Amino acid sequence: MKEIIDMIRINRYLSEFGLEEVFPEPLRQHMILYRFEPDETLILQGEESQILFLLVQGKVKVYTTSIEGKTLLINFTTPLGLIGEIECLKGWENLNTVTAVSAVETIGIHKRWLSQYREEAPFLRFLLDMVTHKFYLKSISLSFNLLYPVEVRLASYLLSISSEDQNEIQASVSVSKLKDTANLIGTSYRHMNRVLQSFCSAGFVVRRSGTLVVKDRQGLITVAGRNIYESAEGREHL
Amino acid sequence: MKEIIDMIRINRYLSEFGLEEVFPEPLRQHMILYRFEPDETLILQGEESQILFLLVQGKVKVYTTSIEGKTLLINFTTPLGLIGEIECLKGWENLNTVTAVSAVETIGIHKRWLSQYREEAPFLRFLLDMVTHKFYLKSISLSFNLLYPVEVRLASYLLSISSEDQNEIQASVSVSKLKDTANLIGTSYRHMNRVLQSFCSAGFVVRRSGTLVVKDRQGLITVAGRNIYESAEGREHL
DNA sequence: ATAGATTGAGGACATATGTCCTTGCCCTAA
DNA sequence: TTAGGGCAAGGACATATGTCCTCAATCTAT
Repeated sequence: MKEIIDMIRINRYLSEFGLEEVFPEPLRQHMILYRFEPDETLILQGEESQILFLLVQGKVKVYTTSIEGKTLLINFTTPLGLIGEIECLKGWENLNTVTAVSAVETIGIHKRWLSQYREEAPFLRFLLDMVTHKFYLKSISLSFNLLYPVEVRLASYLLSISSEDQNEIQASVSVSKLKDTANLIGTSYRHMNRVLQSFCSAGFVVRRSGTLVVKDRQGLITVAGRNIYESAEGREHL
Repeated sequence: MKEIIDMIRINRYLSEFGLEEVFPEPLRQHMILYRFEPDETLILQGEESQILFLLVQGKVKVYTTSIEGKTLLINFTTPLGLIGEIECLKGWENLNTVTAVSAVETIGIHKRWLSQYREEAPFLRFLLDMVTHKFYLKSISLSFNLLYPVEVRLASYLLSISSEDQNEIQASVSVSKLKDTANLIGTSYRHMNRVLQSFCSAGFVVRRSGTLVVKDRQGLITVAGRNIYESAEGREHL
């Protein structure tokens, strides 16, 4: 990564993409042009980005890696693209790694200069907040569904809906809601039943008269690995 | 769906969720409280929504249905949640259907009242635009990956990267990029090869010296059904 | 040119998941 | 009480997909 101090180039890029009106003068003062060579990393999964990148030249590859080392290619982004904005706006850790495929140039804006917008246009700000939040959750959902088998997704889901009820009253799910569960984790009811059966044999859950009761959270955690649904939000109880 | 004209209730909801500051007075004038009974539809897949809903009471179910009739439950949303904002802001057709699970109350804002924000805070507006766009594409990607087998996804992908080259120069993909392709559609290279082999036998594509050439777009269309990647954007050529 | 190294295609097998159907249970209506 | 009707659970089988391995082609260094 190389920083390039060249306001002229930045302004040229901005006009190339018709963004002159988008960035007010005070914000432009803080823009920095970055150059990345092929294979260089712009954003690293698991870290917290400080800089929001506007891709103006070249092509980057966005992918995520599971704990087990499996990778999932999310997409290729080309100009005009925004990179790392979701995590940056939220201050949450990066879900994906982004590396340059070709030589790449981006305009970077440090997140500290974004915060001033917290006050301005509260309604737009609210929309942006909600949408980035949903985006983050959907990203997790996408990778999770594609990278893990039903067994893991189901264990993880059961954990997420039983977490609130502590040791005392173990969480239970009624049958009609089990059908929704199957649908939510993207599998057939039949197959979910099969997996549920194995959970029963293992003593993780008990099935009785149309209800499912979680008995052994620890056991489920073993199956789910550390891939718990990050947040119950957007994944509400059925 | 029942419209309730009750500014007091609306204001009470807004204060319940700490949104007094978020909605300026002129916008509040246009807010309408809606009530939905269980199983009523708030948003219908394929249509174009005119109203953005703020879920303030009850629970809704968000799901998508494929052309073949398979459904995929996206999530359950509870207050405070935003519904239909992505499509509404973009003016694009709804990707999902939203129905009430319990009795539901929402605050609705017609999209025409949002347009005035086009001028205000251009930078925030730009961010919101980019993020909603990415969200829309990711939603498609999620449903598509979960609802269709590799055969369909691959056919669809090959179509999306060969569409520009018309009859003349048929699109071709080099091998290194084929590996990325497998990764992008979320399968193993081995399995993609298997499917590719069947495409070869069918005469849809030809493989020679490490490249793949699309020969019969129409044939691929048959396999892909009408499930073409909506837009090449965000799904750039490998 | 030749040996070793690298890489892509594909075979063989295991596993994950879907579809269809059967069985038995519970509920309701006469 | 009894005959259906509906529905949940699970068996049997088919299909989709993943993993591991082998073989051959290509490349590279000497």
